[in-house]
Parts: sequence; structure tokens; C-alpha cells
Amino acid sequence: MHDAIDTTFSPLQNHLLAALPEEVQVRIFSFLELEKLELGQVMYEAGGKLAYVHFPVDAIVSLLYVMESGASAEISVVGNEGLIGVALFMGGESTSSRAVVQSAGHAYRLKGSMLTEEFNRHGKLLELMLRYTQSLITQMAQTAVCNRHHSIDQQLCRWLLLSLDRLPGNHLTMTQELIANMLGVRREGVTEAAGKLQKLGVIDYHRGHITVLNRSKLEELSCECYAVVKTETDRLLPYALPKKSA
Amino acid sequence: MHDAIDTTFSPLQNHLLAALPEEVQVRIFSFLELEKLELGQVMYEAGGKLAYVHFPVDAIVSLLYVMESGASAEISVVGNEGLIGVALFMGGESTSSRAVVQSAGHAYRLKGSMLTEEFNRHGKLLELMLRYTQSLITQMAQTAVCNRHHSIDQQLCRWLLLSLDRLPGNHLTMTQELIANMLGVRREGVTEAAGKLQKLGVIDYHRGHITVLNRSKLEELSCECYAVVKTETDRLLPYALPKKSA
DNA sequence: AAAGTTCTGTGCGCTAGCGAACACACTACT
DNA sequence: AGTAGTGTGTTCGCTAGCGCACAGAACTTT
Repeated sequence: MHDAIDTTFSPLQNHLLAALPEEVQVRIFSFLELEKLELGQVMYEAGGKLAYVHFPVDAIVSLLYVMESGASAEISVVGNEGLIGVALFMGGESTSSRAVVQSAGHAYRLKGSMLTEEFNRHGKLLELMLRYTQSLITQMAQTAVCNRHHSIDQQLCRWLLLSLDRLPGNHLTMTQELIANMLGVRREGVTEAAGKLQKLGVIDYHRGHITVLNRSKLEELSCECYAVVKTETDRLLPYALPKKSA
Repeated sequence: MHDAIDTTFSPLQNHLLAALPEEVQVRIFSFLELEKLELGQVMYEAGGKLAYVHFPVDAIVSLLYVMESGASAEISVVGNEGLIGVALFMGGESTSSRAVVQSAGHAYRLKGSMLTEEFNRHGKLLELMLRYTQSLITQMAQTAVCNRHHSIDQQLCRWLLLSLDRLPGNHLTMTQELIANMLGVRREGVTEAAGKLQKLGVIDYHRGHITVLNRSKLEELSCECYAVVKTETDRLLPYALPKKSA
């Protein structure tokens, strides 16, 4: 923000990579490749084989399920707290979800073969991956329930909070159309819900730019789902506590 | 059904246990304890610590998420193709879901400590567990999407099929009230949907007893979600192919 | 400055599913 | 046979969200 260092990336900006024991970092980091993630970029398609796992540092990626009709719904969000491509170490190689970049940025990627090699050498990496996977599972499950029982208004709040936690600052770049796709609802529904939040002074919304003005109010208006996911994630991955580095 | 052997259980009736290499079976089987699962029994509560993993042989267990309001939704079903308690080896020890016996029967349980001990000894067990977990993830994700986009009628079909696959025969014992809880909808909604299926001659329904008369028709009426989950599960766990032993 | 494109706001009518209330089974127990 | 209990069917008004259609507003391109 105020100096050049902010534009330089380090694997340590990803919480999972940062949480590894140093000896593992030493072995792995040299194999990491920095990559740019463009908005809307499809990182993998449903059914496609995965060759890499990706560790975002300042990007957000959505895991989307797309139906035959074309209707879709986001089942989870991944930022610098996690990784893309669990299927690779779960043994399935591919998933039936699609991963789309929701917020442009960067990530480090690691060849799948490197990963499994490291698994065999030392259990710590695997252990961490599994813990993360469990938190992902929690998010998916909560999403399922939320889809069933909560209003668009509540879900929008939840979604904003989840996204916010994965971004620096209180601003996100996102059209209502895109949010609608994520939530699996109509764009008009989002317009309405966002309008209410705008009127309440909770957010400021202008052509694809959202600024959250009152975060605590947002948490209040959100359904419980956000808190459930957050709490469980913090429990499973306690190292990820500092939202932003001072 | 026609001889006494059917009342005797074997760990091999669980597909995961059956798929293990013989040397692992030899080590593990002596530690398995047969247990009876009563209808409605809560196997673990959200947040509770898990001490055992359970491998059903002729029971079905639902993973339920319960909201503050008390409203609930099933996020996945587990039968003899899987296990209860992934959190134990994922490292989290507890989950935020509740596991409820949906169809009474039996399971073998294994102490968590035994499991991790075996993990360290040989990777095959872990590998299998992970594959299964991935198929579970698929089911959860698909459920989330299904909740968002499909009608109660379609979801009921999907649910019947998923349950049927985990049971011998074409009959299940289940009240509409319970199904409603699973699907996270009103009981009346289920009454209506089931009424339609009844009228079409697809199922026969009487006070908690459902007999599926026309399975292919049921698949036809179901949303794509059943097929997606089934296909993916078969891909990930191909050993589980024979639905029933001859 | 003009034209085109992309986002956002509104206003319909329509339907699935909800909540509540109640009537009628069928089963079980005494 | 009588009574209680537990499942199931039906009705009725209500609301959230849908699909569609269109208008304006804000950027982009030429």
C-alpha cells in the first residue's frame, strides 16, 4: 500500500504454506510457480484432470457446481487460507465442480507429483491438507443448508463476509450478475437485497464495486451460516488467525 | 432371507472394509466390534468428540445439519458403501454435523486410535478413506445445488434412489415426516410429492412403508443429481459395484 | 460528442413452497 | 369395543423468489 514490497509475492502469504514446518517449506518452495489469476478464469472444469494444486495469495476462487440447465451454485470459496485442487491428493484426480476465479490475483502452484512425493516423505503436509479439506467440507455442508432455509438477503450477507475475509481491505469488485451466479439466484434478487443493504448504510455499491461500510451490522444481518463456518475453520486451522498482516 | 446365514454379519459386507488388501484386513478385523444401530439413534452430535469410526453393514445413517431454528437438512447419506466419522482421520476430531440412523441395522466400529496406527503402518487404508471422503464431498456439493434448484418432487426421487442403493430389496421404512426432515421441507410437501408418485404407480406407500415398484421410472423423474452422485461414486470407488451379493 | 456496451433499478404476473388448522385414516393397546 | 396415538391427506391464504420486459445510468470505444 505504501511501499514496493506489497507488490512482491511470497508463498508465505498463503496460510497453508505458511503453516508448514520449515523443513517442508525448504523442500517445497523451490518447486512453486507463481501464476496470475484473471477474473473469470476457469482453473479447472468439471471432470477435467488436475495436474497442479494452487495456493492463492491474493485471489479468490469459487468452486461452482453447474447443472445441466446451466444453472449454477457456488459450493465454496477459496482464498489465501486454502488451496484449489483437493481432488488431487484425495485420490480422485478430478472433481465434478468447476473452479472459477472470482477475484483476480495471484497464486502459487505445485505439481501434483511433487505433492504426493512429499506426502510419502513426511506426514505433516498431508495432515494439514486434510484439516483444510475438512473445513472445506464444513463450508459445503453449511452452504447446502443455507440454500434450503435462508433468504437471499441473509445469504448475500454471508457471502459478502466470506469474501471479505479473503481479501485485504473492505472493498470487492463484483457485479450483481456474478453474485447471483454464485448464490444460484436471479440477478434481480441480488439487486433488491443489495439495495436494502445500501439503504441501511451497510455497503456502498456502484457498478461492480462494493465497499463494506459497517461490517458488524453485516454480521448481524447475516444468517448463522457465516459464523458457523468461520468458527469451525478457525478451530481446524488456528494458524490462519491474523486476517491481515499488520 | 431364506437361510440362517443372512442373520450373521461379516465386516466384508461393508464395501470399504472389503476393498482393503488382505494383510490390512488381517490386522484390523480382530479389533472391529459389531454394534446395533437403532432407528433414530444419534451416533454423534455436532461438536462432540469422536472415538470410533463406524462401518455400516445393513444400516443407513444420515448426516444432518441442524440450524439454530431447529430446521435441518440432510447433507449426505451413508450406507454399507461408506463409513461414519471421516472427521476422525481428517484430523478435526469433531464435525458440525449430526449423524442419525435413518434405517436400523448393524455396523462395525473401530477405535480411532487403531485407525491412525494403521495409517502409519501402511498407506492403503488412508488412501481408501480419502477416496471415500471425496465421494462424500461430491454428494454434499450436489445436495447444496439440488436444494437450490430442484423441486421437492425431483428431490424426493433422488432421495429414494440414494436410500434404495444402500438397502437390500426395494422397500424402505420411513415416514413422510422423517423424509421431510431429511430434505429440509414441510411434511405436506412430501405428502404431495409422494402422492404423485403413488398415483403414477412408481411407489406404493403405506404408513411408513415405501415399496418402489418402478425404479427406472423413478430415475427418470429424478433430477440429474442422483446420476451425478452415483456416477462419481462409482468412479471413485469402483470396487463397490455389486449392489447386492447374489 | 455519439454510439455502443455493461451494469443496475423497477414493475409486472406467476408459482412453489410455507404455515397453520383440521379431518380422516390405520394401528395398538387396554 | 373403546380409546389414544400416530401417520396421511387436504384446504387456504400468504410470501419469496422466478421469468420477463424494459428503462435509465454509467462507463468504453470510436
